[in-house]
Amino acid sequence: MEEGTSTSLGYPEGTVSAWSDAHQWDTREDCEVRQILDRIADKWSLLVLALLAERPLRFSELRRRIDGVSQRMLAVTLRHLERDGLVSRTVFPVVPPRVDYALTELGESLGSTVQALVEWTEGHQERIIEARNRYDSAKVSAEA
Amino acid sequence: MEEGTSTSLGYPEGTVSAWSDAHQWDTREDCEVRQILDRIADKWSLLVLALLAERPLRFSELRRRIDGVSQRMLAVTLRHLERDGLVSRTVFPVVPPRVDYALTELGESLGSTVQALVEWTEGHQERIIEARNRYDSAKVSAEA
DNA sequence: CAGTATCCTAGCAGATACTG
DNA sequence: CAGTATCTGCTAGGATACTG
Repeated sequence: MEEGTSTSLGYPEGTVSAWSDAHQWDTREDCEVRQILDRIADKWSLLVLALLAERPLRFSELRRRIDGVSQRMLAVTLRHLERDGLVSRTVFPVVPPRVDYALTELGESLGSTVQALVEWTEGHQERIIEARNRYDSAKVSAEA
Repeated sequence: MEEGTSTSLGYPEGTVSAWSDAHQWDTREDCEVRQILDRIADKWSLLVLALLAERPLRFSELRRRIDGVSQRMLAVTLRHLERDGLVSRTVFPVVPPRVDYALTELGESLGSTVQALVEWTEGHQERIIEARNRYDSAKVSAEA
């Protein structure tokens, strides 16, 4: 996609070692990481993953739980997660139709991390809001 | 921002219990969560946080490490993280100017989770790519 | 070096309507 | 119920230029 801006070619090979030391995300391999990260951390994916980490849910349940998500975006998000092998889609041949979504094994291995992230956010929202207020009032008085 | 779409007023209060049972994100309080989540999980924040979790870095170092980020977006991202109280900004009155960014205490409490997320992505990218290929070729043969 | 200011556009995402 | 299709606006974010 965006290739390196400046020194995209000719890396000092060997910089790709896992998470060991100083990290660089400008190697080709890590471009994948950025792209995947963008996908699982997009507007709705985290929420969907966190919910499915609890238990399987059907489309309408997910929609009800994640208020504000449009039918389209939930469908799109689920299709992405399914494509990435994180979520499985099970269609029950009944009428009215019923479709269950659940985490795959791969998805489960992500589930706890995502839940941790969501839990962190829940547990620290107060402090973040405080920080914002501090920052904003500092800005205002600085500009005045 | 987007307020509840349908039933934004008149919640059955008491639905806000932490992470206990079945979760709902359509309560007012949890709207905050969504908003905060969107911010820390946006295109560049996760990467910045993960890098700063290792050690403090200056602007140009961050920019070099996160290839593909524009000067503008790195600045914007850092301003957001600073506003949220996750990152501290230290200006050294030297010439040429030098500015260090580091995680605050609050940021540190998030750091390990974010690193876990990034590590997970690094460790599972192969499997995701495989899953995508499977999905795509299944789609193609289904349409053919 | 470490930013801000401005301009501009690709594509994300909402609304709406239709289908198996 | 569980979607897909289409249209469209809005804004995130890239490119560029300028400053302390």
